[in-house]
Amino acid sequence: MRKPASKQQGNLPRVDQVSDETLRHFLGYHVKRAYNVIRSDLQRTLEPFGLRIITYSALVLIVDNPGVRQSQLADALSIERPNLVVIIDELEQRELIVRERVPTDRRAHALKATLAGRRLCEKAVKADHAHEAALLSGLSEKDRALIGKVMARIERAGGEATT
Amino acid sequence: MRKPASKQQGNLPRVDQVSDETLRHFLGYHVKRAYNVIRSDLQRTLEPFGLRIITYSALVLIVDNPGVRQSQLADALSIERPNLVVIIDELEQRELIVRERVPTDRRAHALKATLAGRRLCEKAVKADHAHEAALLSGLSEKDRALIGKVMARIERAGGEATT
DNA sequence: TATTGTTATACTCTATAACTATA
DNA sequence: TATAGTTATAGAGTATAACAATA
Repeated sequence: MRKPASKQQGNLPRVDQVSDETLRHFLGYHVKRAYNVIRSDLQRTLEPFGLRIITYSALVLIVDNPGVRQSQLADALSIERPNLVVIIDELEQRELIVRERVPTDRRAHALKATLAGRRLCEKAVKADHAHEAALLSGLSEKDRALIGKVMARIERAGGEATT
Repeated sequence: MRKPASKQQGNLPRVDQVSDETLRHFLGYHVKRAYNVIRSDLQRTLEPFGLRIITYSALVLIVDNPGVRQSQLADALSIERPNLVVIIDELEQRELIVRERVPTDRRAHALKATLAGRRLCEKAVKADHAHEAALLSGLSEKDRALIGKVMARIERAGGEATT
């Protein structure tokens, strides 16, 4: 599939294939590319459920933590509180979750999944699992275990400004 | 550092610590978090050089591929051609690269790094390398070598829409 | 007619300041 | 005064359409 080699011309040789030689030596390069693949695959996987990655993640956390407040959820998702509002709006309008007033602190909203929300969540989690299994199908058990270990290691080693 | 346990109240138990139990089972969750750490660390690393990750990546590719055209570079960086223009503008204004006319195809620009560009690139690559070494300091040589292989495997296993 | 670089534009994500209602 | 949720807004990053010059 390579193009035919071009003639050299003065000091402006034509580039037929861009080499990423230097960048390929960096882990960040590969992790970014791998994450892009995982992300776009997951987006496709969640599309039939009408979920984006961020709404999916929020829904999972609400299902697992009934009564969680928005500020706690924003922290857990590593997003700013203002940006969570529209995500919660979206889930609430689809009647997957409800905002309940907390009697002991009327400033706060306690988030809870509806039955429909829990059902959709369960299906989406299963689809997510299947999609990941497909991505990892070529890897040995040992290699799969290694990924988790390395990712956790990088996370701990990193600085604070994570976002 | 845990908050004191709260009293249960009806069907609205207060959540003291948000559990990411379900999400933690997914590779995507960890890869995303690891990539966020790598990215923000790299941003800090490149800041003293006045480079962003995207301008850094572009500069490295131009240094490694003298004479590369903008459309090729956009492909290699997985960005759209219009978005590359401002990046090239930035590097050119700082006199790290030049746009040269290609005599055989007067539509195209051949990109070449200046001496200053090559020197800055070399320093930035060294800093990048040091920053990664720090992130991976807790890992064995064997594990480090494996990780590139595993990431590449995920990349190949994924669908097409990568961006 | 097709392609290179460019402009304009729009849409998503993310980040910050400031408001309201409560505490 | 401080905090939870909200609004408005601004900045990145990313995507598409359309144009001029050239092939």
